[in-house]
Amino acid sequence: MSCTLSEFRKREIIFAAGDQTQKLPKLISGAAILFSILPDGRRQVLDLAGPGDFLHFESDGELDHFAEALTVCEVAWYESADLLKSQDTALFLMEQMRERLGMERRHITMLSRKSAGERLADFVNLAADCLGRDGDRFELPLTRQQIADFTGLSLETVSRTFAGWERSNVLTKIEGKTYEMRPGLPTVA
Amino acid sequence: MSCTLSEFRKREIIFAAGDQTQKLPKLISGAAILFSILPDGRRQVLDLAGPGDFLHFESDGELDHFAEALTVCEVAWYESADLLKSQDTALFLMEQMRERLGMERRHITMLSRKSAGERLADFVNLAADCLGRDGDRFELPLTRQQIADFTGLSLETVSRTFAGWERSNVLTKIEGKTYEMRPGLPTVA
DNA sequence: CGCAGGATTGATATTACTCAACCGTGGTGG
DNA sequence: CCACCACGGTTGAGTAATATCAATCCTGCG
Repeated sequence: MSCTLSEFRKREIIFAAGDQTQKLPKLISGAAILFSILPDGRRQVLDLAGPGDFLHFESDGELDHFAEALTVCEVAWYESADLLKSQDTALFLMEQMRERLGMERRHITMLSRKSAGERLADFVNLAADCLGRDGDRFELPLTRQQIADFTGLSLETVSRTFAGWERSNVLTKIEGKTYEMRPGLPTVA
Repeated sequence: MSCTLSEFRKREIIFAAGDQTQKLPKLISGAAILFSILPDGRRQVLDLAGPGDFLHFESDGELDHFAEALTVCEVAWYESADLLKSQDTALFLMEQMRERLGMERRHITMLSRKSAGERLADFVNLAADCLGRDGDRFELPLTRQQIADFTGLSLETVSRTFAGWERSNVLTKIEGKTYEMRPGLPTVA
C-alpha cells in the first residue's frame, strides 16, 4: 500500500479546518489533539489521538476540524481509494472509525453529568493512554486551557482540581509536564 | 443488495447493548434514540437517528449501546460483508460513519460549554431535523428525562426552560407533543 | 535581566442541581 | 361511568458547584 510520510514538530498544525484533502492521515508516532474553532472564537478540543489513530476520515472534501501535534509526530498519508479496494483494509478502516465513534461517545458521557473531578480523572487516564505511561508516570503536554477545552471546564477549575490532588498526594508533579499518579483519583465509570 | 426489513412500535427496543450482531441496521422511516446505561444505572442518550441513518456499525461482535424506537419505525438489516464488497457501497458506508462522527462532535460541542438554553435550542433543532418538521411545527416524542439525558441537564431545568420559552412566546405547545417555534430561540452555533 | 505566556490563587457571582410538593392525564378496574 | 392510581410534568426554595473577574506568581527564553 503506497503512502507518504511526514513529520511534525510539537505545536505544529497538521491540518486545518477548511483544507481540501484527498488522503487519510494516520498517526504513526507521537500524539495529537483534534479541535474545532467555534464562531465565538473558542476552541473545542474534540479528541486526543495516539499512534495508530487516523486523524480524520474525509476522503475527498473539506475538513471540518484541526489537528495539532502535541509532541513530535510522524504521520502517514494514505489514499482512501487504496484502502477501500480490498475488503480487508476496508474492514480495518471501518473498525478504526467505529473506535473513534466509541471515543466520542465516551467523551459525551464524560461531559454530560460528571463533576469536575471525575471529568479530569477521565481525561488524565485517557491522556496517559494516548501519550504513553511509564509505570505511574505520564506526561501532559497540554496547556491548562487545552485541558479545559477538552473537559468543558474553565482553566481555573482545572488548575484548582490538580492543585487539590497534589495537596492530597494522589498526583505529584515530578518536573515540567511529567506527573505521577497514585490510587485515589475519582473512579472512572 | 439483500436485506431484511422489520418494524417496531413506539418505545420498542430495537437492539440492546450486549446483543451479538452480524447485520447493520438502517432506519428507513421513523425515529430512534441511541443510548447507553452507565454503571450507576443512569441513561446517557448518545444520539438521535432519523430516516437513512444507520443505528450502529458493529459488523460482527457485541453491541455497546441500545436503540429505542421513538415513533413507529421500519428498519432494514444489511449484511456488512455485502456493503464492503463494492467500493461504491463501502464509500457510502464510510460517508455514513463520518456523518455520525460529525453528529457526535456537535454533541460534544453542545455539552461542553453551552448554557441550558443554548443546549436545548440545539436539541430542538436537531430533533426537528431528525423527526421532521411541518413548517415551524415539530414533534418531540421524548420524555423530559430523555431530553435531559441528551442535553446533560436535569429534567427540572428542561421543564423550566421550555416553560420560559412558552411564556415569552418563542415556543408554543400546540397539543400533546407538538410544538411550534418562532424566531428568538438562542442562536445555534 | 527582563519579558511573555502560562499557571495559580482568591473573592464573588451565577447557574443549574437537589429536594420536595403539587398538578394533569391517561388508563384501569370496581 | 366514575374514581383512583401511576407516571410524567411543573413549580418553588435553598444549596452547591463552577464560572468569572482580578491580582499575582512562575518559568522558559531571548
